[in-house]
Amino acid sequence: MRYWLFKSEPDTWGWPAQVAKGDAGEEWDGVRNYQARNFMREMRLGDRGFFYHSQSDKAVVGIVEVIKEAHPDSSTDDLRWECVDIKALRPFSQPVTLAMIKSDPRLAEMPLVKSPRLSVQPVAKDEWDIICAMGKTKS
DNA sequence: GCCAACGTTGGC
DNA sequence: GCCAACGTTGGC
Repeated sequence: MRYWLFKSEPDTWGWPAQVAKGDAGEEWDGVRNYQARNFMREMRLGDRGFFYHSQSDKAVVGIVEVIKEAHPDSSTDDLRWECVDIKALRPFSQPVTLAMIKSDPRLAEMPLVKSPRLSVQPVAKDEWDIICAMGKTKS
C-alpha cells in the first residue's frame, strides 16, 4: 500500500464535504497539473491519503482511502485529465498543522514543505507514521 | 493583501 | 525550441 496527500482549499471542498459523501466517496476532480495527475495514475485501490486544508487552515485534518483508480475526469471533456475517487476514512483527533510539519526535520523532504503548490503528492511510510502519531490518530 | 514560486501560453 | 509574459496558488 502506498500513501498520498490530497490538498484542497477548505472553502471550495473541505473535509466536512468529503465526510458528507460517506462510503460512496467522490471524484478528486479538477486537477490540471501533469505531475499531480501522474501520481493519481499510480494510485491503487485501498491506498491511503492525508486530506490537507490549504490557505486558512494549513493542516492535515483527515485520512481518506482510494476507492476507484484513475479514470477520466468528469468535470472536463479534455481526455488528458484523469482522477481517482476517494472516501473519508477517519478524522485526525488533532489536526497536524503545516507549522508542526515544518518544525520536524524528519519531514523536511516532503513536497508539502519543498513544493507547496503540488496538489497531489506522495507520502513516504515513515512520514505517514510520524504525522499520524503527531495527530494522535491510528495510521 | 502581498509576493514568491511555479506552470502554462504564445510569439518569435 | 526558447523565453518572456502572464495567471494561479499558497504561505505569510
